[in-house]
Amino acid sequence: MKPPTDLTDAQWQAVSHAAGPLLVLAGPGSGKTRVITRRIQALVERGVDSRQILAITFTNKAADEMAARVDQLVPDNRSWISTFHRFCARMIRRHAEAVGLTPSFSILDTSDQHTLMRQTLRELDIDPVHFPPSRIAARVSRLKNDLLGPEAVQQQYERSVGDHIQAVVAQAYPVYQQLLQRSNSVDFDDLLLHVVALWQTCPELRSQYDERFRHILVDEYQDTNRAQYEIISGLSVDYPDLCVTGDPDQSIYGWRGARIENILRFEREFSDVTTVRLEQNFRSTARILRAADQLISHNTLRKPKALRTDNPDGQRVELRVFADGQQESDALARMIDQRVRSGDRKYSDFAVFYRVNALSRQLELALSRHGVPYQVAAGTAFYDRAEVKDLLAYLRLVNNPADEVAFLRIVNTPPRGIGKTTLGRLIRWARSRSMTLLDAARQARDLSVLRPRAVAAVRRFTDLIDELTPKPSDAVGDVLARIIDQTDYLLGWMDSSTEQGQQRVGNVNELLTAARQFDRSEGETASVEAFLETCSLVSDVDQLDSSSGTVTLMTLHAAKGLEFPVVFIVGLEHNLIPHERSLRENQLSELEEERRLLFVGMTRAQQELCLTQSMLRESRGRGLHTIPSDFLVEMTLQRMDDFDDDPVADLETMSTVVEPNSVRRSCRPQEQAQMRIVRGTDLLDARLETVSASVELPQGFAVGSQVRHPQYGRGTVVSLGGMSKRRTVTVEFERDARTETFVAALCPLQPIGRR
DNA sequence: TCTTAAAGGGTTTTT
DNA sequence: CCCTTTAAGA
Repeated sequence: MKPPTDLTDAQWQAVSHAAGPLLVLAGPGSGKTRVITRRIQALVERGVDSRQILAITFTNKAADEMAARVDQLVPDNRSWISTFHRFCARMIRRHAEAVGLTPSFSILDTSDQHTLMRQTLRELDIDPVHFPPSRIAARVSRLKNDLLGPEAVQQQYERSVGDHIQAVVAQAYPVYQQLLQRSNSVDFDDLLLHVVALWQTCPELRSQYDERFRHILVDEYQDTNRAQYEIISGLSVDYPDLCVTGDPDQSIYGWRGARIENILRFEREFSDVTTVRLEQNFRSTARILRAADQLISHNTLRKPKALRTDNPDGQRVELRVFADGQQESDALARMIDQRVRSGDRKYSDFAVFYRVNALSRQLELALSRHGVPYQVAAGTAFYDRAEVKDLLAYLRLVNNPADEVAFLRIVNTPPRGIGKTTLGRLIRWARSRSMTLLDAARQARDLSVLRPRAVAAVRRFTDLIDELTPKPSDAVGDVLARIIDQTDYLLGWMDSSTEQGQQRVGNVNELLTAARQFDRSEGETASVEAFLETCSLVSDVDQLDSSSGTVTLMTLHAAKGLEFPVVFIVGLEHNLIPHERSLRENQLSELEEERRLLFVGMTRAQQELCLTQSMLRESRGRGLHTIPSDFLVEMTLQRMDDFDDDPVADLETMSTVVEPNSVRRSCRPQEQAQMRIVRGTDLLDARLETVSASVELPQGFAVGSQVRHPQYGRGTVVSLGGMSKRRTVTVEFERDARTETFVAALCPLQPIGRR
């Protein structure tokens, strides 16, 4: 058969591949999603029952979009298109007893996890100040991603000499799991782990689903972790018609346990693998693609890959340098505003990416100032709001009476006179009889230690919960409305005219709307359980509305899989991109993940790409002089210095093309010399020097010389970089053996050991 | 027990 | 700088 005209040969090869493991190595913008959807169509046209097809994506948004496309291509489509986590949630719901849960189990989000870990530490009498629950929880999560259970961790700990944190982790992990199990709850990691366990403990179940899902397609395979690998390979033993697509150069989740090896080893793990490479890019201009390609070529731990396109050259990729973050955001907002006003672009053409969420605030302010509408894929999402969490906790508790996190959250919210003491007694009593907190509360009368007033308060609470417990036929929206009503949840805010109060009322109503909408869209299958599942598994990106007609702001991570006509990436500075944490351990792999992250961001751009750097970056209230990102000299960029409120700098501003340097990084000074051709830099240095009240600087730093820093103490200069006034010094400090890099002329380093 | 105030501490990325 | 957590007072 010949490929249809709208598919390339390579795409067609992947689409029409008959059976057996298929690896699609797809560069950015190479039509990967199209291949997956068309492959599903091709399978069905070949006579496959669509119910035998399972497609797994990374985000709900991707899943929904894919499902919509497949629905158009395949009449009466019954294929299962879902995210890993949602798929697993459904799986566990069905086989809950096999993993020690009931079907109404709760799914804890990150903050619930922290709460439960805090509870765990409390029970173990571990000081949460020295051992922050969030940090312990993160470590536990990491272990789970690597499929290490509590027993394995304890054994491992006994064998090796660990640090204090490790000791606490080893101790807390099993207890945390017990608390989860007792609460009939799972965290995000458990969703995956329980399914892995299911495959192991119930082989007949595994083979049953292996047969049921004959054809499996996995998107973004480079970001799967070990648990996800186990789940997928467990479904591909007897029927290994497994198609994975991904791009090792876009692997950006190593920090949370993703195993890039999964995709690199695919050809070895399965026999008779067909590999298809999609290397033609249909998304970006040639210049954007070339810059991205130049950048990623600097990764050493990589299979080389050709990226090509027939697209026109387009405009140069720009680097704009600003004096500070304020001017940076202001200039972006102004540029966007002007382009839209001139009819050149519409708001939704623009996206702004940043490395850390903290950078969004300033951008948001600037955009509002210029009247530019925007949406943020934000960390402080709707579902993190206190009032939303409260109400969802009520839903959770009436749905799953064992849910301790939910119980503890709302037992005294709104305040009803159940304080710390009462609660402590109640908990101890419940523990001694191994009953749920709610059951214990119901029997509070029998608690002789409780004061009569406390008994009455507890009684009021349990009566309330009993009253709120829904019948299966109840609509979710009605259940929620009843909760809001019966708890007098809005009482304190309804008439308050404070902005905060109004906002809360607004959020509550929004949640109610979401529930009613859920009832409508799900029809018969709508249940409190399903609604809660939907709520806990939404991600930040899922909430973006591509038809909103606004500028979109998000982190580089969230940008994966998306595309925009015009992309800005802000903050190309040392310690930001690459992030300081990737530089700490001096691990090449982490640095390279940062490079991939920038690569992902750049390749989202269709027509225009602009990177920005700010000479001054304020964080935690303090402004710090920045060092340009090392990545900047790895690509061809059009540099424009942009200091708009400074007439002198404006006069001097000129653009110069900065050529990348193919020479290895040992030749830093040379690279920096080329950067220096750029005009205005020295001028800027002069400016910054007057701004900063820095001391006259001893210029005699040499590798090996001893220095003192007011904050970090004594240290040794380990390397030098940069030129002239932007010379940088890297110092390894005695304390913690930490390493920091400073701009020599602007840092408070003092040489010691010489008079 | 609840409200309010102060201090301290922490910041990557997310299903 | 912002948020959370904890401490003191009503």
